[in-house]
Amino acid sequence: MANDSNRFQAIISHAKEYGFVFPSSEIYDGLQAVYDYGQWGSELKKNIKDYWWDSMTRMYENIVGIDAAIFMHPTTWKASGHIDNFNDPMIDNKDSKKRYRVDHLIETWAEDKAFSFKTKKVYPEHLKDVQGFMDERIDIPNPTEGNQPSDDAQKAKSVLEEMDKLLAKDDFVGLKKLIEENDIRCPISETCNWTDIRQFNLMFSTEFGSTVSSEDEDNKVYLRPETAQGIFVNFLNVQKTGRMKIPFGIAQIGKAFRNEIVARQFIFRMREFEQMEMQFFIPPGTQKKWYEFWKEERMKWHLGLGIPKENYRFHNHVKLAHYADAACDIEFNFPIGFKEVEGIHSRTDFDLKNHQEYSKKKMQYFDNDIDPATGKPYGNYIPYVIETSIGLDRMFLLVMSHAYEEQDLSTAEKQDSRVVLKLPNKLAPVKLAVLPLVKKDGLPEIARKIMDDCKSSFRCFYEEKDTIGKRYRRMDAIGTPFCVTVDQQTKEDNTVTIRYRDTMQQDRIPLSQIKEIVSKVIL
RNA sequence: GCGGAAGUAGCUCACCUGGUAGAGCGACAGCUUCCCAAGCUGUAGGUAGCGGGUUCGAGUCCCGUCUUCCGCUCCA
Repeated sequence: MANDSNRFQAIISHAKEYGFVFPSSEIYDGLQAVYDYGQWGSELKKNIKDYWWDSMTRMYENIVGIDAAIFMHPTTWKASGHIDNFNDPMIDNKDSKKRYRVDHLIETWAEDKAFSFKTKKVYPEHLKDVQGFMDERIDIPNPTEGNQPSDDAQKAKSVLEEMDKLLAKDDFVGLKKLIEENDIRCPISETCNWTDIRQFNLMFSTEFGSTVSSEDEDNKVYLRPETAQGIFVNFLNVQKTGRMKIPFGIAQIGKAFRNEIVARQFIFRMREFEQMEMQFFIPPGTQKKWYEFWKEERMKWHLGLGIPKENYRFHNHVKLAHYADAACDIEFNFPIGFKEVEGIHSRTDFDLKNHQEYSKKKMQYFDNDIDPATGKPYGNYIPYVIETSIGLDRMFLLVMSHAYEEQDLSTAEKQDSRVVLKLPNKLAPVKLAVLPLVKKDGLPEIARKIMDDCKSSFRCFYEEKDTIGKRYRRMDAIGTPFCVTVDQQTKEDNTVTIRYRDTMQQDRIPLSQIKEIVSKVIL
């Protein structure tokens, strides 16, 4: 474990030292949980994007891409459930250091009260289920003979009603008073020693001029917490203009923003991050089949990079998000342990249905295909959705983690070591380094010709400084798979030495084959 | 949020009991090198996270603050 932690630190240092990832605004002491990608990091990131984008939009003929705006109409987030589910006031117990959602704290307390009500056997016959009673907030019936609700149950009900009122007004002072007056204690510490109530907003918001709404307070717009909604609101646009037939998918790569309560662990959990999402629209009732299909397809994509299977695993969600009827993560064995890199969710028709409700626009698809069971067209329905959502930054970290290797190359005579990034060839920021063995005797000129020949096909890097060994090692450190070295012999027979990053082996090849050899492995 | 540790050149660190900063690597320039880092010469680069205090004098002591790391907690 300690070793893994060191390894993680080493990767972070390496990422900074070699221009992959810098802390944001570092000269001002940084900005917590925000990072910038440097000269090689941006290349690597772009290559990961391309690998994903091309595999989605080219390899599947029924998937198209979009690029939706980060700003969306505020109602989007009401429909998606983000406002109701992620804008909760929180309170901390000073003794146990536990943090609670205020509504959960009070509801749990109220449930306990109701339970005592039940155990006192004055539970009304028609209220079979206490949980249901609490959820529905059903009015307690007028007391009838032998069926007296307890004072506790009455109390629970009135506190909940009061809570709803206060929540609606965002009256945090009142809520805290309510907690204290009813002696609602922390289940862990059993004390009533609470901090003030604070609002934790998952979503970032910003001002949007004054034209969004005539309502005074409604010029607030959010920075999207997920890219998916940009796809959902464009579902009909794409379906109609692209003449898409279900099943089909819409892919998108873009930034999303979340206010994490604790945001650490390098680029694993950032406030501003990038998602690669694909929403796949399907007929209702077929979600199990497609969910399994996409689980398999996505794993294939990962394994296509040549990263061994044992580094991956599926983690099935037991507790599901408000929009899902099945969900799993693809987890990778990072140096900090197995962590989620991608989620595959069966989102049902939750999103489209809600957008239909809030927007009053039909989100239906007319399916002309014949249902073999009835011999008639399937007709109108709101499609179900399978989502695949991968964190680009996490994928970046995954690739770096897997590629990073410290090697001891010591021999009996000499101590030696190197740090090499064994990046998949197609993701490497630089594909080919062109190195004149010495910077005289016309060698640089030949090397420049190789550069001119290759640089339009893939990214090349020219360097004539320092000893050849040093230059090789520098290329290892940024994961360049090939180096070619021009020497005196090149002038005689037009061959160069090609040196492979992973094996450090060298071959003599004709100058004319360089482009072909490199091109072949980076596609 | 809590506890612990740390913040000195690009990086890793040194300056022990206070007297106005050093090394290695790296970078740059040149030399040497015909194939895997640490051969030679030269140059540049720090007012010691930031603010305040004690002192004749502080990187070195005290306080505050910010940031990072480790552990716990929390969130998902």
